[in-house]
Amino acid sequence: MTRRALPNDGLLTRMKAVGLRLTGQRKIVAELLETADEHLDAESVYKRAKARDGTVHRATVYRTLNRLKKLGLVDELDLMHVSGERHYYEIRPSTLHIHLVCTSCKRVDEPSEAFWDDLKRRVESENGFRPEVVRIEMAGVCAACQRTRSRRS
Amino acid sequence: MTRRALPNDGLLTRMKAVGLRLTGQRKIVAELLETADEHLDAESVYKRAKARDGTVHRATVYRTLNRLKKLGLVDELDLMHVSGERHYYEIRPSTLHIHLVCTSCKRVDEPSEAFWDDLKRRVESENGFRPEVVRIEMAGVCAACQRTRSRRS
DNA sequence: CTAACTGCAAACCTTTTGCATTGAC
DNA sequence: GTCAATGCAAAAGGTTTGCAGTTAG
Repeated sequence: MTRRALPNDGLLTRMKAVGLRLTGQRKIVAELLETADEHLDAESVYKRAKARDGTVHRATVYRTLNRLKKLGLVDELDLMHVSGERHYYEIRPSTLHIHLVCTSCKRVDEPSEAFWDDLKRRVESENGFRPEVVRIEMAGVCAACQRTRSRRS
Repeated sequence: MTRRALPNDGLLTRMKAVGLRLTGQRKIVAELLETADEHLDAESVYKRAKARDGTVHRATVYRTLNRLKKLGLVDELDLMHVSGERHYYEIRPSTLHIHLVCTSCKRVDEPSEAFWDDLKRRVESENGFRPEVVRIEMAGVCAACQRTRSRRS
């Protein structure tokens, strides 16, 4: 469930840019999403936010996440339900999400986006489809777990 | 929301193969999934099943779908929540799901799997990741809607 | 015959909503 | 000052579960 940190250019700034009021609660949620060391579901965001400011209400967190999602600043992922039915929220770094979810250690890796160009060209020419948001999720076995397994056998 | 029909080699047979009891209710659910003209969420499966046999209970449908999901015979998709928060169930044709979801007409297209080979080779060599189940979802504008839009403007 | 499965109803968990109050701009 | 956002509590979904009765193998 751990994830690599992603470079990010100010969610708060973008929130302000689209006209959202920067309340204390929203600042907390935004910072949590920006600095998260793993993918967070709504409940986790709520718990962490509440730990910082006891008055933050669950409904506010849900409303904020929905707001951000509708504005396209954040995306909702399910990571193929590899570890439960929860939905996770992630700042939209671009319009592309690529996740490699290890079914063994539950680690989530986000590989380079290099191969995306090929794929895009292909979908556009072969299917006439113009992709806007793309999600690629693969469940499988990561390099580390493959080594562990072969060592064991 | 419409989808192309996919060739399929007997969900019931595979259910039997893994040792599931073929009850009347499960036969109905299996046939619904096999012949569905669109992606079905749990509630839709339930409603359709109930229409065929009034005694089918919602809990049974949920249990069956979960069972099939855990056995890997069926996959759960959210189609990027383009048309709601529902989760859809689809027979696993292989281990690969590619969906192009049109944000305009909500149509879901399933393109050829040709480009998957490149992607797979890449993830394996560059990330050392061995993919087992793959889901590629793209939200965007389909060819037809692009034409409609340009005609309008 | 027996373990697996079902129907039923209640519980559970997550998310949303109406309303009065608060606070950002 | 005004309108958006919040807290609260209640409702609304959607899904799961314990139990007693039924049925496929």
